[in-house]
Amino acid sequence: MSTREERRTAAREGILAAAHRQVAEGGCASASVAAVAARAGVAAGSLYRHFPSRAELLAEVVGDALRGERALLERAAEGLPPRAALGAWVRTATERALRAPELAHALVAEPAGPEVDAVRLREQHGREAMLAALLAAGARAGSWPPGDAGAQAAAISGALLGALCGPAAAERLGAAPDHHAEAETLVAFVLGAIGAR
Amino acid sequence: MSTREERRTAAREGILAAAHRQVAEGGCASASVAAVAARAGVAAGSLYRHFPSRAELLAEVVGDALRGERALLERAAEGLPPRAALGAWVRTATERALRAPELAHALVAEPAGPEVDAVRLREQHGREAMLAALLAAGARAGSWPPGDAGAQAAAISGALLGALCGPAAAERLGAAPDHHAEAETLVAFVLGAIGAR
DNA sequence: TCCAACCGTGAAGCATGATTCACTGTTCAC
DNA sequence: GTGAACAGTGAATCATGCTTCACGGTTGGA
Repeated sequence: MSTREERRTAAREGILAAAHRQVAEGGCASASVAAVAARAGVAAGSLYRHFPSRAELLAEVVGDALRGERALLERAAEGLPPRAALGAWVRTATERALRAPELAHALVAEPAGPEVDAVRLREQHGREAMLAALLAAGARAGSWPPGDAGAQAAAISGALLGALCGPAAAERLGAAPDHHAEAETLVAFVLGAIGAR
Repeated sequence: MSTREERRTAAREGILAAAHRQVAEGGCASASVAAVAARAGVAAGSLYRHFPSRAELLAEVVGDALRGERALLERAAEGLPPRAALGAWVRTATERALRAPELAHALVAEPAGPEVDAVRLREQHGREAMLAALLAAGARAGSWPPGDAGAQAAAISGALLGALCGPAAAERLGAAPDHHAEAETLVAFVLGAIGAR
């Protein structure tokens, strides 16, 4: 038998999971209170026992997912020499985004209110800082010429966002279902852009 | 005295101009029928004498603006040798976007319904084709190594979109109000990415 | 001058979707 | 065993914003 606290937590997690699935399939816009509640198998009103508003629920979903992605990227680059680390970083990010394009778009680009925006901004800073550290380390090691790591990180981050999560990403994916080739193209693009030859 | 036809056209243009201003300042989302009508100095219902729906009005506003931007880019690169042409293209796109970030975001990224999406897709193809032609010409002239011009154009276009129109663009603009430096950074980034040294 | 078409109006209608709330059944500390 | 707190319900309420429409003033050809 579970305690009241455990059941409460389980219900909350169930709603979070349902909201995550809904966002992954149809974007933030599709994650109406009614849709999420139906998916979680509860009534609309019940959401408000666990979250103060739809906006807070969405922000928690997006934040959890972005933190997960960041951890994945950290693990992918961990322990590798600079060039390989940067390659792994770009490759992982690309393949993750191509594998779940709707989710990628929902997580970083789709407008979803100020609460979600705040979470995104924080995570984006985290991602860019990770990338800037990677770039600085490579420059110190002589893997590529030194440069403004912060600006480069912003440009690379922007490039990946644009290429993977922009409005045309879904279309490009349909036309070129070869995720691996797309990833290698972007790796080469990024290495070229920072002068690694 | 103006004819009935002239007055009708003038009213239509007035509404289009008002909608454009509203989108430029507050994005597509802010361009409600009521807001646009108020700006144009007419009643809400009057919009429907000139446009079948809000979606069609928005699509026309976005289409006109994107066509204008494309013409500007064409003129900026016209007649220059490949490297300078590519530089001018990127520089112009960057400075235009930084000068009006809200408008840039609204024109290419902000969700605004299927009618607007269709217009965007058409224009985006036009932009990428222009860029691909530029890249192919430069490769033929030996300004940089040959490559898949289409894929490179998509990556560059994506990079600019991400760097300039993404969710963080407004913030970056605030932090670094030096449009010129930002533009040169992106020009160098792009030239490096295609291997022009 | 006259009238039929036209244009503009803005309040009402309608659709969508978030949020609230009175009510019910369940649980747990005593 | 009992009752107070709790969790769930779903219909009603509220907010927003697009679209329609019946009305009245204006225009321009006959």
